[in-house]
Amino acid sequence: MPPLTLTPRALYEEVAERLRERIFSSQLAPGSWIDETRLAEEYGISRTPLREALKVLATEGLVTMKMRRGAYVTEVNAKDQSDVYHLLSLLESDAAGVVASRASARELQDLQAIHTELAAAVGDTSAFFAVNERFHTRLLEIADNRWRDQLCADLRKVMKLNRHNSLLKVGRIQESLREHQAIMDALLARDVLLATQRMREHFSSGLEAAA
Amino acid sequence: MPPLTLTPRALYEEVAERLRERIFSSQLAPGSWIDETRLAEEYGISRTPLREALKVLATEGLVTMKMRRGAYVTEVNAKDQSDVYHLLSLLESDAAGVVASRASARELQDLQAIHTELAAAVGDTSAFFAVNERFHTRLLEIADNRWRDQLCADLRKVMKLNRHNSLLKVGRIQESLREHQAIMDALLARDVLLATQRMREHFSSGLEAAA
DNA sequence: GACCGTAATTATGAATGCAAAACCTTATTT
DNA sequence: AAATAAGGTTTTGCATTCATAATTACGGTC
Repeated sequence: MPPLTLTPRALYEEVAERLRERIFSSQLAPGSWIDETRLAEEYGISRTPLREALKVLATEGLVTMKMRRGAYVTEVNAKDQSDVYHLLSLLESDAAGVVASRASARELQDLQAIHTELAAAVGDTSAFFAVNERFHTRLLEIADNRWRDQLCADLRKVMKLNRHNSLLKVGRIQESLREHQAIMDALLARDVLLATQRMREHFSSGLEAAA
Repeated sequence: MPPLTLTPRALYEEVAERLRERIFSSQLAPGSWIDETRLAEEYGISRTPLREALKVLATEGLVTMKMRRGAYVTEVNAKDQSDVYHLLSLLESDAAGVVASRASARELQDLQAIHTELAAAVGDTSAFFAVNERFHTRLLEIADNRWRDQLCADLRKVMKLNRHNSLLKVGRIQESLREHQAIMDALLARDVLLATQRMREHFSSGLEAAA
């Protein structure tokens, strides 16, 4: 049996992730000061990895470091949300085009299988959400651009963690499934422009639903 | 004499900047291991701020952290290079479209002014490079999506990892200027699709030149 | 009671310390 | 000689400590 190297990730990354969640759920309010000592104590760690995490978030733009005054939560307003959504739409639509043009038959089958699962999960909201996410993730994988994968993952964190701006609304499941079907059709037809277009529409109707 | 403790920026930022320079100049070669202890000693600082700087560079993609094995200068192969370039093209082309549709007359004037500067700098290669970069930066600013700005800035840094794949080739200055002119025309005409299209062509011809 | 200067407190930024993982050297076995 | 196991060394990741800047509390003056 392999050693089962349970090294999920570096502590500072774990902490960064937790802080992101707090920021996007407004548990750490925009503009508010981040109390290093308090948080480190709460997480049961020292300030060192926490401060490393804060520097990461500062580079991502989620927090702002003020010299000798600590870290403040950057304001992520409605415009930020829609800006991020726009980028996600742009990147994933492009990925759909790439998949339409370059995916192997095997990979398209794979996507189709996930899509079938999705259709079967219409009744179970949380399952639908999960399979939906798998579909998008797999599509990105097939588009085979690790840099885009990283960008999309980061952008999705921004979107996903805000309760009120979920990428997929409960009331839109039927509609969302239809859109996925349309995307699958375009992919299977290997129609690059249509696949791109439909993915873009899929996103823009998601945004309307969120508004 | 006063202590003159001019603290322009945090130490970790200063260090990050110095490391970036070393990486871009290949003094720290792609794939090579970064010796924390040695560098900290060389800079006369402790490992703490150095490690913070490394986390920043890792977030930017210049450095890759390997769990329990330290930091390595990110290695970008030909595929990475073209993948990153593709994303940059996608994002900046979209930005051009946004500018065409939403920029104020004042902002377009501003871009036009930079473009005029660019035309005047045709003789001076390094000046041309600098103004060219200003043009792209200003365009992004006007497109007004700080998340995209951040992504593009990071992607550009990754491009710079490979010295021989500069975004702008010396031999392409004349051609590049013509392309910029075409972009400006589309922007001034407020033709969204044309501006997007031409920016994309501008990038793709840059890629061909690099091949 | 308001204002200002100073001491006490607190928080940040950075250095140092330390346990454990990874690495390297060397010796032993086959 | 190649493979491998053991022991020592180096390096990482994190905790702790320390100096100094910033903030607050306080007290005196008017």
